[in-house]
Amino acid sequence: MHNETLAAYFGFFNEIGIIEQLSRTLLEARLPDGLTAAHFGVLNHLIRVKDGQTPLALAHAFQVPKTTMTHTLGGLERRKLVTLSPNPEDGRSKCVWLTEDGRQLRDAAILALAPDIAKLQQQIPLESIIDLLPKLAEIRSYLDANRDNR
Amino acid sequence: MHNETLAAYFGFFNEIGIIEQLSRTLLEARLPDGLTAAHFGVLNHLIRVKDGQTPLALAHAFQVPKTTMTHTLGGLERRKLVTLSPNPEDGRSKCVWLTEDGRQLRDAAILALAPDIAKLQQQIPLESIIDLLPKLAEIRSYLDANRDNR
DNA sequence: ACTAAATAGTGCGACATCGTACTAAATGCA
DNA sequence: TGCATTTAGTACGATGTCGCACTATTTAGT
Repeated sequence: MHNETLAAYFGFFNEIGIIEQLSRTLLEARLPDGLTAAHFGVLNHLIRVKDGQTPLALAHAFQVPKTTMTHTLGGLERRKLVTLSPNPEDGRSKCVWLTEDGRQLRDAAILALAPDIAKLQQQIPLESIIDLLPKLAEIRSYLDANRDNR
Repeated sequence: MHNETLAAYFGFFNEIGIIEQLSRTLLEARLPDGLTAAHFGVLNHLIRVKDGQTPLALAHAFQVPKTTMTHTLGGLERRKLVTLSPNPEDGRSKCVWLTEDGRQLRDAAILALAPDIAKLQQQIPLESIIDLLPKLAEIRSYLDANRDNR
């Protein structure tokens, strides 16, 4: 294992970290209240995939510990952006449903971000993103498959 | 601005977020104590670039608020992994120096991670990483240049 | 030189993240 | 069926993140 090889992989994850940092900060600047990227992510996921999912399924989707998801859902519920109902198929479990407010807030956030994305697109064209996406997905998939369980 | 375009960019940042999450968790599992990725990142940076930098320079390097860097450096100093000295060129400022313990801890962490990287390399070859790096750097650079100041 | 503005760092408070330990429900197996 | 094990979710505590406000120092404009 050469030092330069190690350095390349470290450099890669370093770039990932900084991009995550910068994009999260930008997103949160466009969200109302004390809404965080985590809150937005859940709302967005419930719309893109489907709502009615369990908290644990959401924790897996975002690769966060379930205790973190409990906390995030608590914030969404307090703000009446989602509601939790008992899971009819499992008495230990729950289902997460979007409210009308939740859908509207997500749509508004996307609208608020559109100008930023449009500006970004002038510098980083869609094709570059399309090109990167499957490669990142592959890395994500590998890390996901090899993670210590949570 | 088409919906699919928006979705591609959102998907990109989503993958970034999950990779960041997974890689950070893996890194922290290889670190002793309550050392975090932030701590390791600073140690690594001080070695790769040079030590004696100011806290603000470090905050810029990692794109975190300076108040966050103060906190991270506090943890490193408590553990005697860095020392802070007054900046001879600016009475408001300080210089961050690695200790011998700090260097050793960083080297040990990299050693502990090498097997993980080697395994990753079997699935994601070095060439893929080399290919991705400049593209990510470009996106990072754009976001950096267009961020609201901190 | 003098004063206003900018800058480096920190204290503090609000909130997020996440590991541990717990409860209740479901599952498996003898 | 009965009991041990596994699983979904939560309470709690330790620590991390970060915005705001503050102090000390430097820089800039006159």
